[in-house]
Amino acid sequence: MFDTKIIVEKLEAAGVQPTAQRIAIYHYILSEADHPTAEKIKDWADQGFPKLSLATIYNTLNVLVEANLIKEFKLPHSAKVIYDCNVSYHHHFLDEDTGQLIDLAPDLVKVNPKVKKDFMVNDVHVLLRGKRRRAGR
Amino acid sequence: MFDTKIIVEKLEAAGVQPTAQRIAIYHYILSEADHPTAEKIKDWADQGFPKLSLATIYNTLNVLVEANLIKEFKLPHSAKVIYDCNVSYHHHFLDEDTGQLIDLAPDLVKVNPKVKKDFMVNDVHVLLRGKRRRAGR
DNA sequence: ATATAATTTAGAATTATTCTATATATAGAA
DNA sequence: TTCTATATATAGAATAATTCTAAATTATAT
Repeated sequence: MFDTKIIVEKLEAAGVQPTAQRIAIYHYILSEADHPTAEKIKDWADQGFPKLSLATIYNTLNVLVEANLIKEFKLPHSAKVIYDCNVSYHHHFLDEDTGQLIDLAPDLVKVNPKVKKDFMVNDVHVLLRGKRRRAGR
Repeated sequence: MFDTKIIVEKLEAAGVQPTAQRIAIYHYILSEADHPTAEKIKDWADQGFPKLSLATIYNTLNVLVEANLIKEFKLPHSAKVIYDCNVSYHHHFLDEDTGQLIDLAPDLVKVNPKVKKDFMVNDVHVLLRGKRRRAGR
């Protein structure tokens, strides 16, 4: 889906030196991974990208966050930081059956304008939890 | 505001044995503390309730959460768990200037019913971040 | 009173992440 | 190129928040 050239361009456009490790990690986050943790990235690296150290994974994730190429956040159910390649404004649904995190469009949630009189709101994040409706349930 | 008798009744009604440590901690959370962390409770204990161990603080907090007397959650900006004596459904505003967390009434946020067709939503939590409007700013 | 169960405690263990110091790779100048 | 400066990668130590363990204390029910 993304070839290396595109990844390199995105990194460079964001002012990040495109090293082999960064290209591999960012490519993984953009194409394969779904809201990964550092641990999940380490597991993947241990398969296809040997000798990529855990320290480098953390360094790279922090570099990508600084460069606004990914976002990081924590959820109430876990101690781990979660990374998201979707850097635009959106919300999340946590599937309690699978632990999967699903992006929700920003307009699915409305913040009452009353709040805005008392507070200058810079960011809104909504976390829904529940179960997914599926056929045959 | 809350005398010991009330605290004991609340603990017992929730099926929690009202030990001296639990009474002290729950009383602190209900009356003085504002969205405290375990660390903040430890600091308070070191003043007025000596020889209350950190392990007991964590044990007690977990017992109170299990008993639905308090709620716990994590926020994106900190690794620490935050405890809330307000167990009814509500949202939060994080004051980026002071780090203070302010409760928001549940009706300040509306979840679009479209979401509910695809998902069975059990819980909604909204975190706003920003600055408080104040006179003279 | 005594036995049983629950709670408290200090300190060790755990988990996720960051830090430190060294090694390696890269970029730009000569 | 080759040299030099700077950036990046790495292993392992350090840190921070929390949980676990095993022993000591306290409470409850016989």
